Amino acid sequence: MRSPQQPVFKALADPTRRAILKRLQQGSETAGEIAAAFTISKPSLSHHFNILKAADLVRTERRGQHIVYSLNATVLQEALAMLLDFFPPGDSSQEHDGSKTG
Amino acid sequence: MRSPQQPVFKALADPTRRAILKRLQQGSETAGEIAAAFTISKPSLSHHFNILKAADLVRTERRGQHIVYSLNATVLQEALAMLLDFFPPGDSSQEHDGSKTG
DNA sequence: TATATATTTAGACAAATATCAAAATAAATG
DNA sequence: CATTTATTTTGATATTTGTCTAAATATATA
Repeated sequence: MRSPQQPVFKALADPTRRAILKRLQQGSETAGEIAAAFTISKPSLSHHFNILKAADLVRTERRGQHIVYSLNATVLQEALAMLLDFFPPGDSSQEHDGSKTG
Repeated sequence: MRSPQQPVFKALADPTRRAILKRLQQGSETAGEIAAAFTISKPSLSHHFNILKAADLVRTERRGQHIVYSLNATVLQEALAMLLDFFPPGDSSQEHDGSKTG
C-alpha cells in the first residue's frame, strides 16, 4: 500500500517536470506535443519523462507511432497527503472564520 | 504575495531535510539537538539548514550560544497549495460518499 | 524491404549537490 | 584575555543531475 515518496519529491523538484505535469493536468498528450511546448531537446524531455514514470507520476500508452502521456493523480495525491501530514491534527493556524468586522 | 516555489521543492527533495522538518514540527530545536539525531556531520547539517532557510521553510533565533530552529508552516502551506492546484476545481475522483453497501 | 515519423537509449560533459575535515566565528565563563 | 562550547564557513571531493548530439528502436506505409 505504501509507496516510497523519495522519487516523487525528486521528480517535483525540477521546474520542467512540474510544467509537464501542469500540462498533463489539462489532458493527456503525446511526447511530441509536450516536446513542442518546450525549448529543450527531445532526449532531454525523454529523460524527464523517465523520472516522472519512475515516480509513477505519469502513465504511458502507445497509440500507433505515438506515446501518450497522462497524469497519475493518485501519486500526486499521496505526496500531497504527506505534506499535509506535516500539520498536526486540529491545527487551525491558517483557518479563518469570516467574523472579521472590516 | 507570490513566492518562487523552486527553492521549496528543491529543499523538500532531500530526505534528510524532510526529516529535519518533521522533527521541527514537534517543536523548535537547537542545531545541536537536531545534529544529535542524525549521523551526518554538523557541517553537512548546517548546509541543509542553509537550504531550508533559503527556502524560508525554517526560521532561526539565537539563544545564547545556541541557534534555535523552528518550522515556518506558512511556506509549507504554500507548497501544499501549489500541489493542490494540480487538481481541477470540482475534481471528486478521490472522494467517497459512504454509500458502500458493505 | 525501404523510407518516413515518433520516441527512446547511449555516451559525454558541465553544473549542481551532499558530504567531510579543518578552520573560523560567536557567545559564555574562568 | 584565554578557554570551552555551539555553530557556521571554507575548501575539497565524489555523486547526481540536466543537457546535448548521435545512434538505436518502434510503428506505419509505400
